[in-house]
Amino acid sequence: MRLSTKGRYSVTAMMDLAIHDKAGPVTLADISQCQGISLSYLEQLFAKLRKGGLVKGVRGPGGGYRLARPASEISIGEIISAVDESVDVTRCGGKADCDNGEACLTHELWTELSKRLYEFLDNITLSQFVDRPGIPELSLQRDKMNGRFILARRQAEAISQGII
Amino acid sequence: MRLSTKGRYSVTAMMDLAIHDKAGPVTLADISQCQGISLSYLEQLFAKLRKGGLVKGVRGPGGGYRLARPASEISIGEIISAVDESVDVTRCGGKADCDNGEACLTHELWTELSKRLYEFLDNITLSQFVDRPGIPELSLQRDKMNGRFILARRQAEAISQGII
DNA sequence: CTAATCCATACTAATTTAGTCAGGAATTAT
DNA sequence: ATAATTCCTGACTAAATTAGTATGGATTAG
Repeated sequence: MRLSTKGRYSVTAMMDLAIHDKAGPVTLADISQCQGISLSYLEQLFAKLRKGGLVKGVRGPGGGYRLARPASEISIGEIISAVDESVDVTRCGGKADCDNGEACLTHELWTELSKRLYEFLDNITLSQFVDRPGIPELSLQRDKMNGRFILARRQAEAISQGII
Repeated sequence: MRLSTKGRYSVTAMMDLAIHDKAGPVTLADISQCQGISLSYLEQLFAKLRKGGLVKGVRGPGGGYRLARPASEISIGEIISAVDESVDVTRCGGKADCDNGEACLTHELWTELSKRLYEFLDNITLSQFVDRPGIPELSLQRDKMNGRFILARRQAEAISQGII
């Protein structure tokens, strides 16, 4: 178990996708601007999320990223595993005889803690955060022009540019 | 919430202390050898653990480190907080207006997840890992020479050097 | 006194994180 | 068909963190 900024960026980005899922794909440019991360770095993270089967890309204008599955079927643990690839915990390489027979006792204990942590995170889904009162109203607004739902942030942009 | 190798080293080292607590102080040299971490790096980690009030050092020959409190009163969450000092999660510095009013919605959601994680880790104590069948027998052995408990690893060393 | 051990600080090397750049591929809108 | 938008890929660079080295001092048991 490991949890770095990489995991945090990914989880928050996935929350973003989940919140706006009904409104269509979210562009990385939007996430980049909203969260203050560079576009290219996000692309690297999303490459991993895509390989992990958590998101799917939609190319072309109006494209972006969407969740590959319903938010209720994506756990936080999965997201973190996808980007924060785990490393060898035991320095002895699993030989289990690293200290005169006392072995990697503490390594084993850590592995157990790690397992518990993953169990915990695997039981928390994206939908638990997103399907709360207040969230959808905040982030979705109906576009008066064409009757479709659009991203609130896009609408704000459009307004500031005098389009709407 | 952040969880790096620093946290893992510290937690496993603390488990080590907890296991051998009845046998007296554990030297960093022992932990260094057992876990394959450099002594100086351990010293840096233990400086933070000491400042965090989790361990106390015993100087001089026969010295080492002991838990500052009973293992049942030290949580994993505390240990990780002590060494993995948390960073600013929100890039906007808490201004909460980072994206045209949509705000740091996802940042807030992350903070909530982080809180849940800490709650989880704060409810896991060192003693839950150490006070299990098999552990004490493994790690403590009575010294035949002087009737005191000593570290198993020290005894093994002594045997290999022909002292016992 | 002497050896063991903690304690502190400064410095360096390795690794990871984050960002930049440059271009290509797919798709929609005109 | 062309242009614009967006995903997608890979190589490279800069900054931060992790891990280790080195040196010396403080404390205390024997």
